[in-house]
Amino acid sequence: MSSPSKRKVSIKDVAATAGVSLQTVSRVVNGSEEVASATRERVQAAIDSLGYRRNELARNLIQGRSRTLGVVCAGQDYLGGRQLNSGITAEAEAFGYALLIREHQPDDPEPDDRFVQGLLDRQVEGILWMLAERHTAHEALIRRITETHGVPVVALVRSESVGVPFSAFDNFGAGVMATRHLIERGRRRIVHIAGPEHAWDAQERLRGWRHAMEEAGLPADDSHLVFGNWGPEGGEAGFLTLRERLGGFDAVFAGNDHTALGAMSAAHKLGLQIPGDVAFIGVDDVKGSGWYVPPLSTIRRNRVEMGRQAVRMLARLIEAGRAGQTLALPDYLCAPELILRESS
Amino acid sequence: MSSPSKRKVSIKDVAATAGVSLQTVSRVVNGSEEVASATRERVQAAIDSLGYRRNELARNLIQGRSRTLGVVCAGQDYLGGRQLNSGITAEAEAFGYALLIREHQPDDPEPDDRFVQGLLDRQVEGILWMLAERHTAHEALIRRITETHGVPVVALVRSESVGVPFSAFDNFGAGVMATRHLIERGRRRIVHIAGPEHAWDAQERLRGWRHAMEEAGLPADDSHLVFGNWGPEGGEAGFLTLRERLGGFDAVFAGNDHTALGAMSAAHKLGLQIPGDVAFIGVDDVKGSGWYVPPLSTIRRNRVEMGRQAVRMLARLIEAGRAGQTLALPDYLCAPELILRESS
DNA sequence: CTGTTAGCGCATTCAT
DNA sequence: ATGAATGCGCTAACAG
Repeated sequence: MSSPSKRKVSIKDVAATAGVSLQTVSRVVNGSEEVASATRERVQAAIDSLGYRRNELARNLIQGRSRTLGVVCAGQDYLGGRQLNSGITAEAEAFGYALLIREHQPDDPEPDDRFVQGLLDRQVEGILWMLAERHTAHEALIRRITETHGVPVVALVRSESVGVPFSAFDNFGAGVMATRHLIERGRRRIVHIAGPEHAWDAQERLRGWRHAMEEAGLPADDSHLVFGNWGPEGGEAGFLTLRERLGGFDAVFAGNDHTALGAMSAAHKLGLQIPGDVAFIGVDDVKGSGWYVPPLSTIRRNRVEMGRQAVRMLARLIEAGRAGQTLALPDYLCAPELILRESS
Repeated sequence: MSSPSKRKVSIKDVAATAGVSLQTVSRVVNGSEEVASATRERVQAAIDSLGYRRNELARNLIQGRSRTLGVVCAGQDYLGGRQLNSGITAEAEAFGYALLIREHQPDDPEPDDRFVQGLLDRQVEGILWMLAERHTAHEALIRRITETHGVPVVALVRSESVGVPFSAFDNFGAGVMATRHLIERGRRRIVHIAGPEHAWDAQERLRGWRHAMEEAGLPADDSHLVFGNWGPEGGEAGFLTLRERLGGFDAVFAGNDHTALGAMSAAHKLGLQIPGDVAFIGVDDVKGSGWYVPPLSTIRRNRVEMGRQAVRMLARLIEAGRAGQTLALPDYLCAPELILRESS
């Protein structure tokens, strides 16, 4: 093995071996034009031979900016929860921002100030908020982050009441789209197995279902509705509950694909034909949903684009903040896309 | 709205309002015992009223440590790829480390020095390597990170040749376990639809299959094997290829659950009974696999524990490096767990 | 074009 | 038990 911990080479070392001042090295490193090409080459040679790399920490400190974004996300198994979508990482990369992650585990206490303190202490310039719970504690926390600490926040969940701009999926539109699709297919008794009651996106999809049903003059009262947990268990239980409650129905709009999967499983066990007796549609276009039995119709969202937009918005807010301005940013609403398969 | 960007309060402000020196404030903040309780309270009062929080960036700079770990992971849709598992975040949190993420997108060029430079420039103290490709470029890069830059690396994929300790799933053991299970169930013609050929874990699972087959005196030549892509498409295509090639077989060991899903779909279309005509087993225990048709037997790995172990190992290596020692760390191999369901 | 002076916010000597 | 001086690695503002 070679020497384990060789001292880091600093700008000072480069300056010494190149025989110039620190400042000149700094200029070369930052690509300033105001340096003679002769010295530039000399400095560059020293940099290369010493293997110098500038210490971003020091640079961040003096410039008063960390070039870092905080990401607050759920640590659960929900798709779109724990998963960092590549749009965020790619766009952050492009803006020169690093990403600091803070996960909220399901069994953690509700997020309070201490929860984001670690991000704030590391001087993140902005925060991407990916938690979908409808909890007033969240709203208060977000407000404190933006107002007390002056750190901009962009939400990846639609939640007007929080008062920060968002880049989110049009969950309401998705609910409408899914339900209208079933109606167009001639279905009339369409039930909804929603996500958890306290989740923003679940509520929005539910609203969409109700809207589409009512505009078609079909029943969408609470008897046609049951809440699940985003998982197959909830879908299975919900399906059985609804059967017992209503006797029968001819279509299921499931809050997401996993819920639909569980519900379809229940239908199979009851000997029902899909889509003959009951049609199904989900939301997410989860990996594998095209190979369920039968392949599941679903609503897709462009996560990459949502992520990109969120980072762009945050970057603009940070920029404005540095300039001392307050910016009213338009939200970005990601359009749902219908994926037709055999289940409906 | 309140004032958008109030100047950050520093240790200096606290010292002024409390009427003490910077040093004393520093002591209070760091919980040193050597401070009179009277002054401590005065300082604490100033801290509270001003809302002071220490700037971790400055602290990191002077201490020469960033309290940050780099995470290099795949930006793909593979389960276990993009997903940061909560074991990592939880344990990092416990050690006081922040996580800096660097994703490798499938269409990115092979990782070179520039790929990890961003992490290194931000002075990460260690790197968690989650890329599973068997590429010599990776090995060379990892070696340069540890040797040239003196930054320890722990892999989350078993890959002895790289020469860094790992905390990984026992993919070989999983292959053996899955295959033996099928054999015990009386299956004899057991084919394997593997992951991509260049993936470490795919190769290990394949080896496990071959080992179990040969120890039972069953055929495990290349005609019983086909490579997939970790997705249902690969499973479907692989199943059809094997049918055409062999005529028939009575069990499929799929490289992962999604592959199994695609293969089961192909079997359904051919009118085969599962598990009557063909049994199936996968690996991953993906969300939903318990509701596939039929529910899929699979091998589970404890991701949380793997993550915890990896961070612990890295922390120890960092500690040793600071003390100038070289540490030979035992690897951690996560034991596979058989999940029995109806497909086998 | 280049060097000097200063300081980001904090912790680590050493004094007292 | 407290304070003063020093410096981490770098850049901003000014000189020359």
